[in-house]
Amino acid sequence: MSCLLCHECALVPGKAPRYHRLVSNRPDLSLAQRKRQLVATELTEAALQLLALNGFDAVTVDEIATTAGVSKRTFFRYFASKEDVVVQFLADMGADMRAGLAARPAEERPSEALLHAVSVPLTVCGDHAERALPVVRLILRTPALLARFLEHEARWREELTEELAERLGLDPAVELYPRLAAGMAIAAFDTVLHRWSAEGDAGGAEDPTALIGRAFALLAPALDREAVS
Amino acid sequence: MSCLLCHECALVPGKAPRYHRLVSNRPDLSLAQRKRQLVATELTEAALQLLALNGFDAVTVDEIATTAGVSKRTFFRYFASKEDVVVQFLADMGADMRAGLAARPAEERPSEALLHAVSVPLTVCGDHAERALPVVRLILRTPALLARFLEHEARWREELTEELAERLGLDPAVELYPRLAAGMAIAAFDTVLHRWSAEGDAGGAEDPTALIGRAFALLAPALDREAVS
DNA sequence: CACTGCTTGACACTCGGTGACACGAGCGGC
DNA sequence: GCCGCTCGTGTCACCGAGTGTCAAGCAGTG
Repeated sequence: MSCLLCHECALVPGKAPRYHRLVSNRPDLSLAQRKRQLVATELTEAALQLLALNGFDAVTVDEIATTAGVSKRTFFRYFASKEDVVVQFLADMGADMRAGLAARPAEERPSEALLHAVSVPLTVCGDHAERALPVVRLILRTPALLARFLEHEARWREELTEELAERLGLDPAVELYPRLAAGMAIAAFDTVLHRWSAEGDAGGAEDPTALIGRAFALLAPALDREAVS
Repeated sequence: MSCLLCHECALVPGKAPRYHRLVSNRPDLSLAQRKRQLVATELTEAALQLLALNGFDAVTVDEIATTAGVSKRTFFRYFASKEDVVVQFLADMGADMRAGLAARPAEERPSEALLHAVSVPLTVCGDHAERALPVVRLILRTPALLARFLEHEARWREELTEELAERLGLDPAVELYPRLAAGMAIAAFDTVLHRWSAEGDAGGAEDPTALIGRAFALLAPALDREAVS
C-alpha cells in the first residue's frame, strides 16, 4: 500500500497507527515489491500532477501512464479505475477507523468511542495538511471523484455499523441504532472535511481534530441515550 | 417527468405533493409531449425488466433501447447515463424534501421540520410498496446504481443544508450545525430505506413512515439543542 | 543451460457516451 | 398545392475506460 499523503513513502500494513517509511529505506521488502511500490508512486505522482493541472476529464489514463513511463494496460494492473489512483488510500482509512473503534474500551460511551475512531484518519490529514488539503479539494470538487469518495464513506458506515452492533450486542438488521449512530459519525466526518477543505476564511484555518470534537459535542446527546430503541 | 413508482403515470411538476396522472389522461399536454412521455416510460419499463432479470452489468444500453423500440442514440437523449434510467426519479425526491422543509412553520423545532421533510418521499415509497420495493432493492444491491443513489443523497444533504441555514439564519460556511443536522436527517432516511428494503423478517414489515419516526426520536435530542455551536 | 514464475507491452475488443449529419413528420405561410 | 421551418430520430464515426489474451523479458532455481 502506498501512502498518498506522505510524499514517497510506503505504509506498513497491520499496525495502527500505520508506520510511514520511505520506499528506499525498506530492506524488509523484496526487490520485486520495491519495484512495484515505485511504479505505484510514480503513477499516483503523475496522476495528481496532471489532474490538478488540467482537470479530471481532460486527462486520459493513457497520458497518466505514459507520463509515469508505463503502458495503459499496466496502469489498470495497479489501479482498478481512473478514479482509484486518487482515491485508493481511502480504503485504508476505513480499516483504520474500524480498528480504532474496536480498540476502545467496552465501557466507553458510544460518542467517545466513535469520536476516537473517526479522529484517526482526520488527524492524519491534519498532520499532512500541505499535501492532503489539495487532494481533498480535488476530490470534493470533481464529480467523478466525489462519487467514489461517497462510496468509500458508505463502506465505512457499513463497517462502523457492524463493529458498533457487535460492541453493544445489538442486531443491526433489527435495531436502527447501530446504523444510525454510524451514519451520524460519518456525517460528522464529512462535515468536518467539507469545512476544513473550504476556500476562503474558514478553509484550513481550524484543525480537523478540533472541528471533529465540536461536531461530536453536538451529536453526543443523541449517541449516548440510554433508551436504545 | 415520469414517475417510476406508479406504473405509467406522469408527474405534474411545481406542486407538492405532486399529482400522479395517467399519460393517456392528459389533454393539457401536446401530442409531442405525450409521445415523448410514452418513449420515456417505454424505456424505463424495458430497463427495469431487463435489469431485474439479468443484472445491471449483463444488460447493454443497446439492448434496452432496441427492446423499447428506439436506437441507442435516442436512449441518451432521454437519460444522461445507463444508471439514470433507474435512478432519475430520485431528483424529484430531493426537490420534494427541500420544498417540504421550506413549508414548515418557522417556529417549529428542527427535528420536527426535518422529520416532515424527509417523510415526504418515504411516504410515497410506502404507498407504492409493491412497485417501489423491488426498485429500491435493485438500487441498493447494484454497486453502480448505489453509487448514483449516494450522489443523490449528497445533493439532498446540500439542499437541506442551505434551506436549514436560511431558516435558522446561520452561515453554512462557518457553522457546523446546518450541514451536520442535514447529514443526520439523510442518515436517518438512509437507515430507514436500508431497513425497509432488507430481505427476511424485518424487510418490508414495518411502514417506512413509522420507521422514520422512530429514527428521529433518537436524533431529536441532538437536533434540538439550544446551544448551537 | 533449461525450467519456472512473474511483470510487462502490444493488440484487439466491448461498451458507455458524444458529435455530426441526413432524413422524415408535423406545421404555418403563400 | 408547395415552400421552408423546426424538431425528433437513426446512422455513422469517434473517443476513452476497461478487459482478455498472448508473447517477450527477466529474476530466481536446479
